[in-house]
Amino acid sequence: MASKKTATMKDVAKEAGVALGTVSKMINGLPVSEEKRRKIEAAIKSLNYEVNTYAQGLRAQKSNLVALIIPNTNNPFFSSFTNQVEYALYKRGKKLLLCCAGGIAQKEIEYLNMAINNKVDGIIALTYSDIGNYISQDIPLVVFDRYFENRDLPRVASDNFAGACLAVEKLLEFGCRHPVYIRFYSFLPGEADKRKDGYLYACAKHHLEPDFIDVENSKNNIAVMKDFIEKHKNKDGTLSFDGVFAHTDYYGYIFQKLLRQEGFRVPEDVQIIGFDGINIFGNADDGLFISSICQPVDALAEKCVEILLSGNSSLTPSLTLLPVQYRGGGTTLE
Amino acid sequence: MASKKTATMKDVAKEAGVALGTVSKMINGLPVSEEKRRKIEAAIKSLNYEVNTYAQGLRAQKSNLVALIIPNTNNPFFSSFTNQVEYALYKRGKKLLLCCAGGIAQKEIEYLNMAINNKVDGIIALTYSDIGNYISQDIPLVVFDRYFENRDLPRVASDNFAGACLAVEKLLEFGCRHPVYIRFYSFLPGEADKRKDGYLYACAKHHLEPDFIDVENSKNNIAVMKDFIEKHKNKDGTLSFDGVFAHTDYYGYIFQKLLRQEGFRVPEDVQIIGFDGINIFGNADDGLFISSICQPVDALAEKCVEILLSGNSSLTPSLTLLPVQYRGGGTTLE
DNA sequence: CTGTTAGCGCTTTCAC
DNA sequence: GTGAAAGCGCTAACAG
Repeated sequence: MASKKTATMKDVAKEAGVALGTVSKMINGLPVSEEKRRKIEAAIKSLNYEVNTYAQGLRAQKSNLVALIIPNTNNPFFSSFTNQVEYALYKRGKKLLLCCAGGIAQKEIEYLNMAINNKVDGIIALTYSDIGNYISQDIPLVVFDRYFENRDLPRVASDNFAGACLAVEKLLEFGCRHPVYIRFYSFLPGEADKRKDGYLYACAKHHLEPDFIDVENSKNNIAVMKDFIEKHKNKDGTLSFDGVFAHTDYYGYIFQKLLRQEGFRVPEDVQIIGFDGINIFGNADDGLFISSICQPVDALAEKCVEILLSGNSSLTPSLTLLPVQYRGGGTTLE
Repeated sequence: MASKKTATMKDVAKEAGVALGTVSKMINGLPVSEEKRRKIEAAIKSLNYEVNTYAQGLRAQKSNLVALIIPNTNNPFFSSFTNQVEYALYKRGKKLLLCCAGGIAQKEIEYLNMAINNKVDGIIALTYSDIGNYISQDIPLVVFDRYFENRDLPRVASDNFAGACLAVEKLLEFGCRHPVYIRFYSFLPGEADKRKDGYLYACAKHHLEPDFIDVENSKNNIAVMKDFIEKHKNKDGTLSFDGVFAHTDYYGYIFQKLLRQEGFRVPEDVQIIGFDGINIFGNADDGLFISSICQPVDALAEKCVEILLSGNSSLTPSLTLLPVQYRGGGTTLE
């Protein structure tokens, strides 16, 4: 049962028979005699004391909060990343201020200012707008999966290029002869753009003719995909491609549905590899929705937090790429 | 560009040529002469001033933070709920402290204490442990989807009973003769338990023999489902049931996969309705993974926040049930 | 209406 | 090592 009134450090000091400052020191890991330490610990326990974040923050001009600015938590990749960030912070005694900016520039900047004014210890940003100009020098910030030209902020991302190559090579390994690539891009340059570069590179390396959908994300995505399928039908009704590397699991899943609607079999007629590694209903035990190049979400989150809180900015790498991994999910023959 | 050093209220007062207290009053919406208001506003703008949350929180013993204690954000229902809570708070100028407790009792209580000690304005809790005993009288708390015997905390949930009835009736409407129910329950009593009650009630009403899986959630769920299918095979290889009301979309989706693996067609041979209304990859435009009784996630979140912040506890309903809705998602014939 | 002032709970000098 | 004391920036109570 939580006590009626929260105990203050003063109460602890009185209970332990020491000075206020001594309690503060012990809590902050400064040297205190063994005897007083025991008394203070006992007092803390008996009073169920916890430091008041506001007083601490006011005094020290900092908090134990870290803001995560992200478009939303509906997208399963974002929500999984959020979950892992929360955990990485929890392990370090920090709390997560979740900011869903919906990809709206004005809201992203609003949250950014809010975070700065709330004296958060740091900000992890996965934004759609170029926030480079809006951050103040002295607040730690890590950018996930994006890059901005006008500012060199530390960035963390998956190795998208290598992942794309891996996708193509897996498709070839599983018997595909004509792997195509599909994506619907947004206007902002991000690390994920390198998935296309990787696809093109792998095609060149294996002497394949690249073929892809690469149009701007819109309400017409489905129509574009249907059209693509239609245009790739041979005279005998088969398809002129037999493998798909989808920019994300999402598009891979949608594309799979369209193919099946058209009577094609996945993976027998067409094999599909997506990117992200989205688990079925977020449940790691049940495998993936589709075969995928999986991003190491836990490692990515951990790395973001680690870099953010490391403090030593001179040792901070400007770009950290983490390795991805192929996992089968029923849309490939292996 | 954020300024180097944050201005304080004192700076604003000096700049505007008024007293500190006057600035405070204006900011807090208390009456101030039009003339000074203008001066203060100008000073605020020119100094790019924003109130310091910590000082404010320290003094007022409250913050603009609301804690959401939830098992995780991996589960798409939780992540969608989180997203909507964030939005509902944003609209009210509050910030979200996200606490993923993983369904671990000790962690839930830890977060609860943390939230209380951080003087959050309120707590929205979707917990697995009985937190009724651990909360102090004076902190607003709303329980989502759960109930605890020892304490009457305000609760918000979907109308699970009506939803279950609706599911059965939709299955009948679409031509099913033998709808079964499947769930894997956890140990804690929650509002969702009423889905089974609703199923049983609907069966009785329509003179159907109830038939279901209702075992504790475990690693053997798949085996249990496979076994259920096996036991319901007729001599001629058809199944003795033709409709499934799944306790959640998740189990409905898994069950569908198993049925298809066994060569049964969904929805032609067996129709499936889940519960929750999970959108494909969280994207509202692309429909559902399976046909479902959809929970009104936005209204649920909005209601939780509204009740939490309403303040007037004497007018707070002890239970608020929100209506659900059927939506087709390809696993039914309509 | 406005100015003055006493703390909120904590960290951090500074003497001892 | 330890204690005393000065604020961090703000709100609220009070006197004008």
